[in-house]
Amino acid sequence: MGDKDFFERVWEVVRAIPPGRVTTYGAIARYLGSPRAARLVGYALNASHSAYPPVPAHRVVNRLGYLTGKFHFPSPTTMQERLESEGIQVQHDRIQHFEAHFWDPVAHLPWPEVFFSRSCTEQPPL
DNA sequence: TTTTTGACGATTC
DNA sequence: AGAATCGCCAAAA
Repeated sequence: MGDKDFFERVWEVVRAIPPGRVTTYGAIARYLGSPRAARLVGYALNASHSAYPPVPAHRVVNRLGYLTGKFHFPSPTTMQERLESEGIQVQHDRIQHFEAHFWDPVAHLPWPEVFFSRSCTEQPPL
């Protein structure tokens, strides 16, 4: 599976977050099999600005629901605006009803080896 | 090759 | 309970 580096895999997971839902740095790290690499997830998102397809980085917050990455967007209010446009309420840099909006890649995504494999049709079985 | 760097999270004080 | 400290680890310098 691994012709993609850690950063690109983070981006893939973030792209899979449904609009109106959010997840955390730590949850993504756990899904990727590196439960201690939460900081790296943030570092990866920092490098996602020019990535294509676009990475909806505003849907990633810290484990308490705070918008800790807001200063890395075009404007400090961009992150909140994007979340609110998806129906998520934010007050004082914190997501309201965080539990209700939380989306856990571990629970909703297929096993990483499957998720990161290319389409079955062009993936010759080893 | 070694050092620096964080958009975290847990642990400790 | 809130603040400070510590470990983490891939990427870039």
